[in-house]
Amino acid sequence: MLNSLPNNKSFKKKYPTIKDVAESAGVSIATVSRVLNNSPLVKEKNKLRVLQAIRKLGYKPNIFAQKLAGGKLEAIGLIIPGYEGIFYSYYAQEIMREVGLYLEILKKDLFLHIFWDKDNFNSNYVEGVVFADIIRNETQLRRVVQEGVPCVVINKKVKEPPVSFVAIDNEQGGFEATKYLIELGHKKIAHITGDLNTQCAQERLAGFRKALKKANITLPGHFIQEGNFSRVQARKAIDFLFQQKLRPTAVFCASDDMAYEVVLYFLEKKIKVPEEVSVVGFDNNPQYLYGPLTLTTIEQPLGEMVKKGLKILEENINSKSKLIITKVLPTRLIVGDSTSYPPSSS
Amino acid sequence: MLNSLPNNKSFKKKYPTIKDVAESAGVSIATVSRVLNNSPLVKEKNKLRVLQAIRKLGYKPNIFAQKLAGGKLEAIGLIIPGYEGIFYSYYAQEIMREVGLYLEILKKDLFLHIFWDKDNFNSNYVEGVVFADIIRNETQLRRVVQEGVPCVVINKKVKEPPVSFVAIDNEQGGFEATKYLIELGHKKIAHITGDLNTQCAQERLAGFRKALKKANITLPGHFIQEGNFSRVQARKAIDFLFQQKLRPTAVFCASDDMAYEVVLYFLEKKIKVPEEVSVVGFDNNPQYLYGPLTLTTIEQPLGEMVKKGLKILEENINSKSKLIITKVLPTRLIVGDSTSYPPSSS
DNA sequence: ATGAAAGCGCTAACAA
DNA sequence: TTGTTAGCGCTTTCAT
Repeated sequence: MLNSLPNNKSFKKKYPTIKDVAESAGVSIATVSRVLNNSPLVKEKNKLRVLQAIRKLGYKPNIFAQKLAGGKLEAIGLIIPGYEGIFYSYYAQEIMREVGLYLEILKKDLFLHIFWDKDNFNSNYVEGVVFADIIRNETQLRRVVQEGVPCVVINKKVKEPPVSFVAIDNEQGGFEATKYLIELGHKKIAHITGDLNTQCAQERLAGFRKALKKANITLPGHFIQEGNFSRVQARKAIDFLFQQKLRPTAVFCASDDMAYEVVLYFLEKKIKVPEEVSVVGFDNNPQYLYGPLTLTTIEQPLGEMVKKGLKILEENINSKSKLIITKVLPTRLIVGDSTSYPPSSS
Repeated sequence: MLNSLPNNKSFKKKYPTIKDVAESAGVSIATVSRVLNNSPLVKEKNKLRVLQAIRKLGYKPNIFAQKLAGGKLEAIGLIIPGYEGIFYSYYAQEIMREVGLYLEILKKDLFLHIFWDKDNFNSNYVEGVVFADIIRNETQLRRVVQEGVPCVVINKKVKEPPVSFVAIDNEQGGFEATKYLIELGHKKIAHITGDLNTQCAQERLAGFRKALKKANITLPGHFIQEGNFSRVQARKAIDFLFQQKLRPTAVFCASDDMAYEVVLYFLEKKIKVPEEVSVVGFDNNPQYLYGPLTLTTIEQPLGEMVKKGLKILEENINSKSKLIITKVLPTRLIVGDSTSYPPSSS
């Protein structure tokens, strides 16, 4: 990334332009430009003179003029929902961090658009756009796609408009988690869902149901509690659940945050985990990998998702192809201390 | 003849330009430019036609042309450390969100630069820069200041180079927290610090010491444990602390995250909070405002800090003044359920 | 190997 | 009020 000096009005001092360099070196601006762009056509002697003039004048190319004249952009846009439940989640933080990290390697700049409701993202700044999930901004996605800006969606399987995406097999994750509990012998399994506006929460719920159905287990309706990924909601849900007559012996939560809150609840109520009740989360959030009790959870490869997504975007940008690539990454069960057989009395 | 096809341009995505808008609206490009820049000189009727044409064509101004022609940018840069302990913290998340929210109001775009170690932020894209703290990137700050780009530092009192900042009186916060514990009657007070590379952690520690000194309390060295704002470290610290013979009756932690972890630790060890030991945090993190036990903590006005910082930046940009403004915001003690008198046996 | 010159899309005099 | 036009600094033909 070349650095140049700002062309602000506030900036009084006059900075040398390519013309000054040309004059000083006794060549034309075209030759200077060639030197700047590493053209092999410049005679070694002239090249040296130009380089000397550049150093002498402290010349820095004006990046805006470069871009205007056809140079490439070096920035990627990341559009992420600003809604509290999502923005503060481990998922969102990890996505931002990974994108930032990877772009650092690619030597590109990151243009972050935190999305509330207005569709005012200016795609002129960027060569390509990464959408972190699509929630209440289908219009925005459609517009960017329609503008012909290369883009890729992360964490959502999008059918319309046609667009590349990299997502995670959340249904499989939900299925595996539930299946594991069933195999341990649990028959009374509750589920605290994520925000059902999100596709991943819906899919995790679907996986939960599928596993139960396959095992021919029917559950009372209140065993499915709607959460929103947040701990507050998880606490409400688990509290309600354990005030009913019929209590589950296992709880599958759609996020580790919620699972952890549930574990805390049990700790407070002196309900033993996993002896009396098993808990499974989702995320493999590193925050819960230590301490006296590690969560049984579902690992979802967020970093890989970001890297794959950016790779697709890169190819799209470089080849100028409009090829649509979609990937669904598998999840993996991680067994921790929060699950075991159901109490024998059950 | 295929060989002579213009290479790049023919494949380049073609955006509508100001010229297309002008034609479509039946006015000159100057009039379109005036509309774009909110000039009051345009007749209402023409303004509407232009706006309509813009919408119809999906026109977005080319920022590079704008900038080259001496126009205004509508974006600011946010530079934030990518180091895990800091990036994932409530502090960093809140800063990002608040900046995003406020810029949405100002109708500006956000360039996010997640900082690891290399100094490659390109200030050309932005009108101004917000630094979220300065940790291992003094060089970067110095460069941006020297380039004459308006900037403001958040959450750190910077002496060199001369630059505007808005920070928080962390020493006062640490002092208040400790003083409160002392007033409750505690004499054996431990402190788990934040990452001592950060100024705020240093200041909170200084405040802690000051309060003790003022009350003529001397403590064993191991009562100050170095943490790094993370829960992992907090657990290690509190575990070590409570394996010693001499135990504190109160613990002041440099963040709510750490304080919460400490509370959990006590919960697990069946040590009653606040009956047997009091805990004070720092942040007033909304995550810990519910549940069976609310934390006593120090509120730091992060949102206000961001707003004030951006306001200073705005003024700097608009007035083109180089005035340096510094602000230190006060903290406030929030009393929750995690503190009370020390046990009488003490 | 080099230079002249035509844009790139926009802003802001200056004219009308 | 509006339009015309001269740059902004650079890249890239095209001619030499």
